[in-house]
Amino acid sequence: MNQRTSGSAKRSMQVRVSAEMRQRIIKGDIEPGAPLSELALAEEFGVSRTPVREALKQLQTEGLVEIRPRVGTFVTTPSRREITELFEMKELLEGAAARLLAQRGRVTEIDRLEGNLREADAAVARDDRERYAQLVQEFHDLLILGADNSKLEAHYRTLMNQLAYPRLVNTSLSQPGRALQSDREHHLVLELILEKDGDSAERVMREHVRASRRALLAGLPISSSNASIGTASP
Amino acid sequence: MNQRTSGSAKRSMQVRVSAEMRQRIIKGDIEPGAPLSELALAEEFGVSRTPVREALKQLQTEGLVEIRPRVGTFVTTPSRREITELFEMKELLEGAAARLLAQRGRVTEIDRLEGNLREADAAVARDDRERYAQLVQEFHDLLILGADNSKLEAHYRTLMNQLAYPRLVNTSLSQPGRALQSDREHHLVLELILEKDGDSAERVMREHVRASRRALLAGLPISSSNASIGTASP
DNA sequence: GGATGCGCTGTTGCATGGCACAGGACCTTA
DNA sequence: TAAGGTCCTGTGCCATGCAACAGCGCATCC
Repeated sequence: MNQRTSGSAKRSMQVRVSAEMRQRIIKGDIEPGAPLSELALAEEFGVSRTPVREALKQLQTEGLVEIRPRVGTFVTTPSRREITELFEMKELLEGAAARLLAQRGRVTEIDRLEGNLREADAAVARDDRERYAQLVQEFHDLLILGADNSKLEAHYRTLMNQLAYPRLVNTSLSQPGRALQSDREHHLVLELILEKDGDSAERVMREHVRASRRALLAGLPISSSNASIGTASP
Repeated sequence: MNQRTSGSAKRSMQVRVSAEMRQRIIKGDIEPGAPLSELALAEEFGVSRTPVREALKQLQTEGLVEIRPRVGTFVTTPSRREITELFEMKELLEGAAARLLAQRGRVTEIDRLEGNLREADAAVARDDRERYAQLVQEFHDLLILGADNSKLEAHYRTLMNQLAYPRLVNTSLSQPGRALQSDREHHLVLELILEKDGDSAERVMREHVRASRRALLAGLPISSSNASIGTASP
């Protein structure tokens, strides 16, 4: 066989290709708008064009790439408006997750959220931005998992993929004082969840998402719609 | 063989196949759990297996079919739990749409909603269930469109597809008195939207969705969990 | 009689080649 | 010079053939 990269030789080629490309797009290794040639990808992964095609097709329905018939495949570049819409959905889903989690009572995710906040406090105290960014992501993740609704989780994941969120979090937290305030808001949300006050938890969570969105957009260049978003890379 | 190209001959085969299969599954022409052979579909549509494969792959990411590697492709059979989750999402999205529409003020969708309710009143008055079912679907559709958020609309559509909603609406409305009550709830929601009371509109809309869900499940056979294909043991 | 191993058949996974179309460079012409 | 047409190249689209695996019936063995 071909030079099997890593050990994941068991899963089908197509799954490997789509997973790899998804990660690259989300992490920003590939510029938005960049063209993706089937042939080039096939050669790079050491497979034929068929599995590459199927992988790209899947990424298209996930909203990560755009296939222009007979022209080419390109990484999607969300417009300013689409970003607004995506954040509106994020607010919606995370708010709902907070409500649902509050209704469930004490479950394991709650314990993990408490642990997460303890670590986050420490990270903020020593101004460790990188670690805090990780913990923020984990906090929101635990919230979604705690909602115990697989459909909500699935929609949330595709949403976050379209936002290419990992690239954005750092920008948001680079605003002065944002980390501390964000941490406080997380505490408040968890508190309300513990009190089983679903309505308030949802409301506060939505406000939190709006606040983080403002902080994020404030840190972005005023790019006229399309200029790629802060591609400061390793 | 493929003389069927009625007008849409221009679009790629794969799009045609996926669109056709999607409709069949949603409308219930194909039983949940039924196997879909690539070869059989290819012959039926007069194309090769390749575009059929890509179409099925896309339907998989939409959650309509399940591809078991080296075994076959089957129409998804949502479990009781998944149906609950889907309705939870429906409640969420439609409630949010009502809120967003209320915030937008008087837009064209509002006029169309008023027209819809006038027709619905007439349909209820003459006990025309079929027409009323159409109008209900249109009402919810207009609500989503009125939210003016393309991402919300996209997620809503895949959601409804997974529910195979057209099959269900009739069941729901067959409950005695349900049509009249449903019509009243629609009026109340639109009233609150006109008053620009987003909070109340969302709340009432969510209650409406819950009510319709109850009416629906009451009309369903108490299927013994999941009587279908030879689903392997737990 | 019951358990086990073997091979057959049907299905999807992948590779390869021909084809049609979009877009741009280039040449021709007024 | 500027406008128009033509050819060329790159790309995705589809057809076809081979290979690998899952499931299952059947013969075999204990």
